[in-house]
Amino acid sequence: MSKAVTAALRGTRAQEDYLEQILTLIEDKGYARVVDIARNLGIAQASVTGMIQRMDTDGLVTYEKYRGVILTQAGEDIARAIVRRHESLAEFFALFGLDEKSIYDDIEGIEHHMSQPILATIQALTGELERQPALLERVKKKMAGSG
Amino acid sequence: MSKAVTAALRGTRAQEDYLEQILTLIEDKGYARVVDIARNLGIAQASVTGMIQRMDTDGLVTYEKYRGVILTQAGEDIARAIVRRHESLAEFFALFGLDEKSIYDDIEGIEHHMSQPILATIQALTGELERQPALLERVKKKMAGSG
DNA sequence: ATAATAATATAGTCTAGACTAACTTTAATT
DNA sequence: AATTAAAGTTAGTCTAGACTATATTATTAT
Repeated sequence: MSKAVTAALRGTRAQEDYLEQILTLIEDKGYARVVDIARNLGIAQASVTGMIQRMDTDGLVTYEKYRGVILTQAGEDIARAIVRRHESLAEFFALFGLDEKSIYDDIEGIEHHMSQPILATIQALTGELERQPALLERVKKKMAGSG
Repeated sequence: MSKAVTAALRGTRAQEDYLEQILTLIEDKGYARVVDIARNLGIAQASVTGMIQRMDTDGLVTYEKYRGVILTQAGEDIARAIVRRHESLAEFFALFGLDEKSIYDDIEGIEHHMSQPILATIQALTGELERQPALLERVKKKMAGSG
């Protein structure tokens, strides 16, 4: 019996974007600064400060003035779920030779709307298709015609 | 040379939901009333009136007080693009035996974030997988384990 | 240690998009 | 035709989430 890891926790769309970004920064550099979050999300620093304060209130991050942000367990759970969805999608669409540079942008937004059944389908299908190079080639050919 | 039918027109997320709903109502019953839009989207009538007025200003619908709403060409283009995306997704995930009743809800939201490459991939892949019953069966089995 | 710079925070404003309550218009019933 | 019910509108409020301008704190360089 696997534990119920998939808590049904969800932030707002915007909060999920922040959480995803914060987790990425922490894993990459060890900490998440307001200035980096702002740059990566393309919004103003002051907006980030405001949002972080709201997310602290909501129990998604722990925030201390001038001392940076860390994720609460709840926040980290959501962040990991989002990252997992984004990565699953990227891995899936990479099968079809989509431009590596643009895949991430093309997917952007979908990860916030992936139900568990959809995620499970994508993951299972990815595993199968990896063993079907001929099929993948045919799909790529078709796509060339509709691009 | 095919004409550039895929205009890059986009409304906001909320506007796309309204447009999708209005088009569906018009095709189903011949007209779109505020009360039906409100019920189907689960929001208050007054909110619908307000949004429709904004969408008239934005050139997405034509609105006359007390006389209902019709789509402009721009609005219809967006609506059809959204419906097409939603249907393509539904058709795709139906391949894997997901519960017909819940597919539509599971997909909800994704259609607003589907870039052209993603759409083309899904459509091409759907065509191929229809001819791969054995592969589809294997995917279904895998999913049973992760659901 | 102080001055300059970078990072962060606060205050106040704006827009989208929802709400409720109250009013008006249209449609249906008698 | 008058009344009632249903549909639609208006007015005013609220929240999320962005913005700019200004202030404060931390950090770096001298």
